[in-house]
Amino acid sequence: MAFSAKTEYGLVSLLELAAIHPQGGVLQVAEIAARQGIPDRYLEQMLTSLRRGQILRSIRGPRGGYQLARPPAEIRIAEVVICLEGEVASRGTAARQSPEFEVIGGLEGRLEQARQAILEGTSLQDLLDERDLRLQSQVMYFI
Amino acid sequence: MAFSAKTEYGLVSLLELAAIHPQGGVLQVAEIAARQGIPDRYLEQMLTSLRRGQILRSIRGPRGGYQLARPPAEIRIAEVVICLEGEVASRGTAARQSPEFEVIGGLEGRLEQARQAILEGTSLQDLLDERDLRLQSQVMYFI
DNA sequence: GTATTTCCGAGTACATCGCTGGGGATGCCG
DNA sequence: CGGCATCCCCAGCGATGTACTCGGAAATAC
Repeated sequence: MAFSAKTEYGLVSLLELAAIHPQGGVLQVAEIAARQGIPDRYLEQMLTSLRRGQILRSIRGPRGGYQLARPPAEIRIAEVVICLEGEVASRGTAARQSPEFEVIGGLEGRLEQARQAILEGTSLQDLLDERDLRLQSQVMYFI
Repeated sequence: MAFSAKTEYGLVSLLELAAIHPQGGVLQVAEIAARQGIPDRYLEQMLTSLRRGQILRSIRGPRGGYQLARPPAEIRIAEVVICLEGEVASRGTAARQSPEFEVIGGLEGRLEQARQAILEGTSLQDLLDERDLRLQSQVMYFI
């Protein structure tokens, strides 16, 4: 898959929180984990990363939980992915210094650029809209 | 990096072979490995994969080696990458069945599609041309 | 003050990656 | 025909990362 489990878990959690954001909604780790079938002690770590990355805010104590730090339209997926993927510093060995390796490096750059363009061009709101659309067409089948 | 070492090594080897393809050129594993600074016993495995994938042909015995099975313009990089990445059967766990996971899956699909489009749209000849351009501009500096 | 929740860091099982090595099959060359 | 060069196949190995699990400390509502 294109994303690690970490990234997927973080993104679905953000979707859950975005869905109730207009009501200033708060959800607890255990609640999200149960709804999505994710191990809760693991999900905890992703939400912590997202809080450190200023994407979530946390409330401690009973009736605590997590909420979005900003409206969904102002959260770009690129930012979220970087936050969750963990900034693997200077990923990979420095490319070998031959014309052939440089050409391959150029191709890799173009791939990375295309990916980044999509992630930059997508906001949490976009994904939320997509989810609502999906939910509506599911409801249609009940009629 | 966007590619594994395996994929990078395979691609630079193909570039070397493509450069001498018009002369029906043959290179030995050890020769490519020495030129590119790659462990030869490891490179052997990549070239074997490429042979199994009908991208290379091999010649055994003294004065043997590897050569392209087809002209560089007829070798798409997508094909090469699939061959080297190893066909990880049904990669990743089946996505969880919730609207949120489905939306994330859709995003992953779009990312994969963009990547595939670039890899399909690039031939070995394209990369070779890029290398030659790079080589020429290097020569310019000697004047 | 107690129950609830987040916070922090460590530990673990498993897989994958990059690489090494041993021998076997094939085929040229003298 | 013997010897050597080269590819062929498969097995193993250390380091790293991934997907969790766990123990307990800090904050806070009631």
